[in-house]
Amino acid sequence: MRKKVSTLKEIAQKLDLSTSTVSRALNDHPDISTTTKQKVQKLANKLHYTPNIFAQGFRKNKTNIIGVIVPNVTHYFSSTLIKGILKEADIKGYKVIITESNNDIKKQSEMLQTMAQFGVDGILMSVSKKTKSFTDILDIMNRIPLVLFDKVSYKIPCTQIVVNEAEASYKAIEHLIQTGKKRIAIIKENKFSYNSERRYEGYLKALKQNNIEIDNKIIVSCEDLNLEQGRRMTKLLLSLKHKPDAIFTITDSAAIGVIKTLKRFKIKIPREIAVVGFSNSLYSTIIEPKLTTIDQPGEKIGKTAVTYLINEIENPEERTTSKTVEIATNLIVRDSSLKISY
Amino acid sequence: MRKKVSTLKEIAQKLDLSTSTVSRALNDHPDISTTTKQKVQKLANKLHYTPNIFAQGFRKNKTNIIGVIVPNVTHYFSSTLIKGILKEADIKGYKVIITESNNDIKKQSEMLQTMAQFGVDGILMSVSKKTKSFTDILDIMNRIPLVLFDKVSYKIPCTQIVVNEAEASYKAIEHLIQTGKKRIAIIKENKFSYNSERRYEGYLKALKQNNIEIDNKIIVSCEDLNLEQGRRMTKLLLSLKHKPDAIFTITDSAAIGVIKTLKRFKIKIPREIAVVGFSNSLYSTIIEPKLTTIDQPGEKIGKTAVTYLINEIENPEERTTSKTVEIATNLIVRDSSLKISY
DNA sequence: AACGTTCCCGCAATCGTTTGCGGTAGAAAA
DNA sequence: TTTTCTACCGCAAACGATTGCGGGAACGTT
Repeated sequence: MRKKVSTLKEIAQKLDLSTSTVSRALNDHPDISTTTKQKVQKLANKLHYTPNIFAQGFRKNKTNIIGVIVPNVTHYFSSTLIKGILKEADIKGYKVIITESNNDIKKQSEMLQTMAQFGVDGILMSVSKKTKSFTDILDIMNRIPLVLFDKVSYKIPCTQIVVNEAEASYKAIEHLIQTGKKRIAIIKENKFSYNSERRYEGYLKALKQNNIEIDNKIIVSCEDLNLEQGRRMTKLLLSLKHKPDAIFTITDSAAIGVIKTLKRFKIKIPREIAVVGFSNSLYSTIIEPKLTTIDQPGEKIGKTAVTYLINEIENPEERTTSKTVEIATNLIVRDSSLKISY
Repeated sequence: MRKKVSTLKEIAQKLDLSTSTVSRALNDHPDISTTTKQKVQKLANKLHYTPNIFAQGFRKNKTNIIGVIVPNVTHYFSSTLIKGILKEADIKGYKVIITESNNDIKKQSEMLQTMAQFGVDGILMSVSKKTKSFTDILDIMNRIPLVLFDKVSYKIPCTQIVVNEAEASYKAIEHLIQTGKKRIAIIKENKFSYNSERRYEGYLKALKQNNIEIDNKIIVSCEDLNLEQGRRMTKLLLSLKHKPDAIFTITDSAAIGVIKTLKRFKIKIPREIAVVGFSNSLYSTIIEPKLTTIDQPGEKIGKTAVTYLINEIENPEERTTSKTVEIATNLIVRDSSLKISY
């Protein structure tokens, strides 16, 4: 069994001190003399003493656990976020409990509940894009520090860590325009997806600033974009009389579908139609031609989110001011779009 | 703050009962009358009572947390394992704490320590292939139930959940032979990698059973196989006078490197050289030609591991018998290998 | 010598829950 | 009526660490 661990009492007895003294000695309390501290430290090391985390948490009402809720751990981007979270949390001495919401709002609010009930010190969440009611989230927020990342919502007044989506897609479209493309299609999700909408914003802005007409025929949307949907949307775009000369998808996996379909129809990439994705996923260098896409620094986002969350946990006065932190992205030009020629 | 939660004492006071009675009522203890139980239940629901997990854990020395240690969460296969773990743990009422070892044995043993000190009820681990000393693992094992999965070691006497690696690669090689290939190369890792060795076993067995000569020139190894190494190894194999007509890699990502290199050298896949990978990673359908590979059901492995672990946690007598559970794999034939012609 | 300080340290309560043991009321048996 | 037996329930200790408070010893100050 687990009863091999030593307790404060044991140390106290062996040293003929009280448990309080031992506790204070270990916590470097000023009331304790240096000699006593040293003696206690020494014996504690020898006995491999480690404080019982439950007694501690129980007493201090602190668990040093942060809860993380993501839609799906198998998405590459999610996993890079998690990597960053784990790394930073480890450094700061926190443990991480991870759960999946699977984009199911019922599950999501359930997870929120159990996390709270479990007593995590703070919650890091990527909100499901289907979330329509925020009451439960707001409720939790009153009790536990919450930081949103990646998929956020302006309806929740807490600190949010995001990439500058609009700017990122603005850069992507700018790039396409600079390479001479004039009829740029976008494949996006419907308006309930926060990220999709912001990326769409950037698209619109870039076109407007370059005096390019916005044509709704080459703006296609669907729910839950994926490779298959990418394929379908591409066929739709190819059936147009006036075809696009570039396709921007708000997702890498959709972009893969686009490329595969274009290749099947023997359309030259990027000369006839250029393709740009979003995410810099693992696929992007596997597919041929290699995909031009936007790199979202997942690890950095995760790390930043943890930093802000722990800050709010440890400094409750910080909790009132909710900020939005934007992480910069990079456009990575590969073979699916033209190079700029001077 | 968090002080909104109600306690046993509160309920007891409002109902003019003792906390013990309330506790027993909530735990469905036979000593308590049905009417009392109902009253308690009702009020508990009304007050949104949830037991303080720390007081509980403190008292019962049980946390309902299982610790998971994997080398790298961003590997697709790892993330599917995690998905399975999360799902099953959630069903069984356990929380999951995840950490990465990054294939660093120091980190790994550190993680093991903090998990133990943290008081997890059990540990699920995929051991780093560099692990040479097992003393710390064995030490932990005496205190906490441990189940190994994916990357295991026969030097640790605990239950292990693996795919039948040897059989899987045997199937792969058999398939290649049946499609007429006679000179089959293998790209593997060095002998410190448990998985690699077992896959190599299957390779050897298949060749022997089909009376095919084993040629060490087309058996190439390296440490930490990846896409780049796949490329390098392929060039090495192509430089041979007597080239292989099929390449089996023990990793999908290496297989991608192989395919990319073969394409660069204008070698027809699968006619001149067929390629088979291992893992059924996400890449396998992105690359062209699509990769023939072995599907490892990650979610199922994760789920199974959790099941066995919780069984050992809740039934200490089970802990003595250590079993090896093998999960079946499937060969998925795609375009990088020939179809069998009858 | 009497008093005030400072430095260390111990006592005991506390956190919320569980559980062994003992106790009481009421019913049933004598 | 007395005794025995259930069926229910409460008392209090326990888990391990933390902390307010109080106190003794040693020293310095008048």
